[in-house]
Amino acid sequence: MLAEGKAYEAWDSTEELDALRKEATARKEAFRYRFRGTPSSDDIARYRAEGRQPVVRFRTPQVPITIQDEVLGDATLPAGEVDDFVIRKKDGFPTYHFAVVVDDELMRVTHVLRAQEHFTNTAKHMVLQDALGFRRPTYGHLSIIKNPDDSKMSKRDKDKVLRKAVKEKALTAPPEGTVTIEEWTKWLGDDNVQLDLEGAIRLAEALKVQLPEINVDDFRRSGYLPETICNFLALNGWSPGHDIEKFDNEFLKERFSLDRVIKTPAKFDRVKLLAFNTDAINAMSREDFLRRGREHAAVFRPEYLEKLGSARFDLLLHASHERSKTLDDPFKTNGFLLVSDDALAFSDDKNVRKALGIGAPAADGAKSGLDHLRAMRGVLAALPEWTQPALEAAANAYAAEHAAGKIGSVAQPLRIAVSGSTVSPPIWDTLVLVGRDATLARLERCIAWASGLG
RNA sequence: GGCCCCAUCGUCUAGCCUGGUCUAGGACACCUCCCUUUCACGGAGGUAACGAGGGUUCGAAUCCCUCUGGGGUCACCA
Repeated sequence: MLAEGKAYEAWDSTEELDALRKEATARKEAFRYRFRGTPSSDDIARYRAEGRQPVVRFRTPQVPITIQDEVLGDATLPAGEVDDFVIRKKDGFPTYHFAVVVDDELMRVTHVLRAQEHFTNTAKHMVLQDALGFRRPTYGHLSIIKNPDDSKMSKRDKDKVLRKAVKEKALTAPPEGTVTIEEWTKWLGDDNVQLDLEGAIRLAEALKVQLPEINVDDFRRSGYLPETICNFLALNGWSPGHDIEKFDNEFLKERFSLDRVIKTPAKFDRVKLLAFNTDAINAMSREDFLRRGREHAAVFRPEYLEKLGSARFDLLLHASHERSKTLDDPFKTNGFLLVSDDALAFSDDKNVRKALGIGAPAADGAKSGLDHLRAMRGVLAALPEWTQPALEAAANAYAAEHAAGKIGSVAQPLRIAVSGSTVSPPIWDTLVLVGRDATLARLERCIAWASGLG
């Protein structure tokens, strides 16, 4: 291109370029580099002596350039809008613009779908393709995806959340066992520095903050189904029309077309994603849920497989299926299964107090939840077998006699005793999951704990 | 600031090209009620949008203009 006069060497120093830019700004114009004449051989010799290296700039034709785009439609840039940009840097390396055009040609690339921020770059790539006699791929510029607060969704968002938490808690040193002092200092000193994933996760746990899922793997870790992610992502910026919004990859493959891609940036709605994931999980067969729950746990929750053993692990999955919104929910919400009986913490909140009858005396003659708990010790200990039907039958019989048939007033205190809170899978499944010995041990501890409450 | 692009419920969007069938449809969220041994699910209903102003037309969310608002880009970064 140099030989053909399509490009030329330019010797301008950084200082000279800065000065030119400043001048343009002062005149309220955008700076556009133009051919500034060929230096004399004396000048070149002097530059060489100074140790200056030239860049190679492309001599951009001074004509209007029409960018053809399958998404945004054609757009014409006025002549002179694209300047004589650098295609080879001082160090001899090609710039991105030059490299990508050559690469696309060599790779026989047919479609270039990229973010909208590349739109004006495309003009540069097109004039280069013309100059080099290359084919032109089909271009499509997709809108960016934004956060609900209108900021651009980016992998930096994780660090943003952590920095905010650190600042709020006014921490001066990294919490024990999260990141090293060196990492910590470097990270806090420069907003462009990102923590590695493992460190970020440890720090998030220590700070008790939720990291936003950004990378595909983050969503997988959180228990989102790959097919749901594809479905949902496709819907941010595209739609098949006819009010269809649930579809699989096969459908996407057949129906996707660039002319239905939306031009406006979409906000990423995690709540709707969760709803989609919930629907997909509810639609799964018990067998599929079991299989995929096992796969998920093998990678992200191995401790549950180890602690529960396969039979009880499968029961946990079955018992959690219909209330799960993600593949991770059976584990995320049932941590009480992992802790030792001695370490189980009882939650002292309104619902717990109400269920146990703490602070509010029961109506005349009625027993409190705590009373039921005391009575259930004997009932449960005497059970010949520890199965859901046996447990339910025993509890029903007890409730009929002592709780006016209201099974809930017996079940709820039991739930608190074994899980520490008012939320768990169905109670009889939960008791089987916890096991007889642990249930009885937890019952004792809960009674002791609740008896001490005012 | 120059240039380019965009604009429908809180959010994702259908409709716009080929004006009337749009008193603008769906989904998520939200509100109300129902179901329920927790949580969740589920069921029934409801609130909610064409950014503003001018045209063109018998008729405009749909076509044109202006304004306003938003985004992108102006590197020897990719």
